[in-house]
Amino acid sequence: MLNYSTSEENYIKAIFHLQHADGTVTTNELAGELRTKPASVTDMMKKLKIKKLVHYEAYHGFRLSNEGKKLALLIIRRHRLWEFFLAEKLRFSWEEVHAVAEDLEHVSSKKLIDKLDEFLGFPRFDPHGDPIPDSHGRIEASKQVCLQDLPLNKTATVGHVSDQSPAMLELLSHKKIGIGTKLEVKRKFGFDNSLEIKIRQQAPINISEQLSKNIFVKYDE
Amino acid sequence: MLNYSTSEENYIKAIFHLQHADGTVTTNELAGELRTKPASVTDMMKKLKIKKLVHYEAYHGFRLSNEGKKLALLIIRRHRLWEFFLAEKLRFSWEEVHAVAEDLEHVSSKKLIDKLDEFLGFPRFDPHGDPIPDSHGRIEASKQVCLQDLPLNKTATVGHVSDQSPAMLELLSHKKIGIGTKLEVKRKFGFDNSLEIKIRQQAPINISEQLSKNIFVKYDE
DNA sequence: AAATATTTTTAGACAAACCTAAATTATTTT
DNA sequence: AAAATAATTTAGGTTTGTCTAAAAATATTT
Ligand SMILES: [Mn+2]
Ligand SMILES: [Mn+2]
Ligand SMILES: [Mn+2]
Ligand SMILES: [Mn+2]
Repeated sequence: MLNYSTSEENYIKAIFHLQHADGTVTTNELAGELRTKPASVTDMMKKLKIKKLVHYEAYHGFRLSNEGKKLALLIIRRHRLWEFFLAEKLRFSWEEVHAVAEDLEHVSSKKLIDKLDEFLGFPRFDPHGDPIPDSHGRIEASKQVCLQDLPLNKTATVGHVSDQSPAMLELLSHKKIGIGTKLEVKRKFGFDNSLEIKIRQQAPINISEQLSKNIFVKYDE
Repeated sequence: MLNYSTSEENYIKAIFHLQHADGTVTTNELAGELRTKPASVTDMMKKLKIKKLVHYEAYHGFRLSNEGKKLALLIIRRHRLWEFFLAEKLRFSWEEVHAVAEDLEHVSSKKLIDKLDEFLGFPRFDPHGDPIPDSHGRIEASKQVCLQDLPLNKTATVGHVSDQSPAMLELLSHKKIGIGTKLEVKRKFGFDNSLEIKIRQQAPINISEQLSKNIFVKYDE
């Protein structure tokens, strides 16, 4: 695996995370994620296409190539191992680890990361509960959780719906919820166990207990 | 302390190390050390002067300001703490630690470094025997080692002679060895524990066991 | 004290990564 | 199917850090 710049790595990682929701990622989505401007994203996509890390056709979004996916998993491996190190060994708190790992993840020595992994005892989840890819880039499916059990204000992605009847699917499509939809539970009403959820920038909507029990989500990064 | 780029930090650190030899550092020296070109050094010195990290007058060399010295010691602190971590915790070998620390030293979180220091038990020397500055930038004189114990081909500077009798000093001056002499041990003969040493560009000379046991040197960076 | 050699700086260029503003393409509304 | 809107790309510019080649300053010889 060749060496990539910090910027290239941040783009690749961001595409990987966004891809989990949609299939292909758009210029504006990525610009938003990276707090950069759409024009900068276009510039970078041209470069990453030449380097064969993404598939990209002008005006039609992009997705990672196999090579790109491998790189993304490597960067995520580094990031999460450092997060584990910071929390476990240096006693950083839960919320502090991310910012520092954002820098450490770009130190690219393969040996460093593999030895760190060993030193830490081959941990399988980072301090946020996200799975850590192994040295071959293999990653466990992150635990799916029923929407009823998702903590408030934690963004998650719909990964599975257990009831797939037409009635259920009709309701889901009416509420614009599907596999890959990113959402957040804002409130939980004890009276009927209904949830107020927020999808992207849209206004909050309500979900009944029956519906929420059939929706399974996985935590986002 | 503000944040500086990786490049700026590498320049500052290199000036600090070169300064130990001469008082002021020249454009060509620094370009050689950093494997860059003299024109690039001039460009950077103008910038570092504006940022008040160096004193610099065109055509007359440069040296670190107090602010620059503080920054250099901070970078060296990071570098050596990471070297210690790599050797001690990740079981990297002696020679491998430097290259990786060269990258890790630029991750600038103050908390990261202070917590790392604590985790490592506040080590005072890195794996090469060089002293580690404390969190206030204070640094001990570097560890002195008997010439007999100096590894082969490691440049070092004579720092102390334990026997100071006239006979000893006569022999030393004949061999042109004094405090500050830079040398390297090229061979060690098991038969009589005599050493073949090299001083600068001169032809190698021989030193008896008795003499070498009274010469103490400190490693060069 | 000139002449010569060496060192250093300047001038001008380039790649990476970003930006703003304008042009283009795609999507949605009417 | 136009028109209006939104998304995306292009054009052109900036900053950082590098380079080569030429000019200027300093140091060394003669
Ligand atoms: Mn990052
Ligand atoms: Mn995490
Ligand atoms: Mn470095
Ligand atoms: Mn060292």
